[in-house]
Amino acid sequence: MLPKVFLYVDAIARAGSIRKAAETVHVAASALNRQLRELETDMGVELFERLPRGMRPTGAGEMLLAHIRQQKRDFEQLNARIGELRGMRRAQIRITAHETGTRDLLVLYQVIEWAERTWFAWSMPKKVE
Amino acid sequence: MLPKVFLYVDAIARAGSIRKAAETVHVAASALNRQLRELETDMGVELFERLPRGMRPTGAGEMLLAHIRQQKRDFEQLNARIGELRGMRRAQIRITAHETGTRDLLVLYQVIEWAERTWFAWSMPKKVE
DNA sequence: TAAAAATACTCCATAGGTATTTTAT
DNA sequence: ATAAAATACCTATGGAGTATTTTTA
Repeated sequence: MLPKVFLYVDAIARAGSIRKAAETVHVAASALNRQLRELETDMGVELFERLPRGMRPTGAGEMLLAHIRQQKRDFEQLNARIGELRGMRRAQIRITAHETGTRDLLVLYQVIEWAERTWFAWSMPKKVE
Repeated sequence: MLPKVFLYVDAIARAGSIRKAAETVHVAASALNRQLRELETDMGVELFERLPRGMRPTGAGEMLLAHIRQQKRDFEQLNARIGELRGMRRAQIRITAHETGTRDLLVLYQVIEWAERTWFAWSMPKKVE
């Protein structure tokens, strides 16, 4: 989930040129070039030196690259953590009663009994709102 | 430089509903809704609970929000650092000579003299490559 | 001078807008 | 019953492709 221009910047740095990076990301070199130039304009700084055989990151470029790679790692880690959380997701049921008479309690106990049979775990309901 | 869907997620969490968030980001509510649903599909997890009066982040949603806000701070910091770097940027000139005869040295000295008059600072040239 | 970058122009995909239906308490 | 989310359908903007020119050591 990085902005695509960040993926392009990373690819350009790795490949050493826009043309080679274009092959690795399967996007036309002119598109990579345009995206990069727009980013440089937005940030107000040159991110790569233009050499006759390719591109080399400037100081600012190196900083941005470090940022991009860190972000990528962070997002992967986030997804991993969310994956774990998904495993231990639990069902939630809600029982409301306008008057808490005996009949309501009876229904509640039946529901709990059923829930215990149906699922492995049962935890105390949390009042929502 | 966050993906726009991240801006939307943040806005929805802050506003408490898609409709209100739509006003703050000046984009139609249907667009925010679509972007969010696509993100949820991609990540394979619900990011918000749908309540009759709005949206409340789920556990995964909270995690993502923390990530988004951290990213935003990181990028701002990066820009600040690049801003500093821009202040102390210095010009680079390159002088090449095929034969280092007296004449070449003379030209070199003249260039240095001019450079010292023209700029505030002068530092020893660094051989590039 | 040779390679790669940059540009001009065109086309298409994806983001956004409007109107309507569905959902949830 | 009501407010908000979700969807269907249409429009527009921004990203991508091809061909060509410009740049740089």
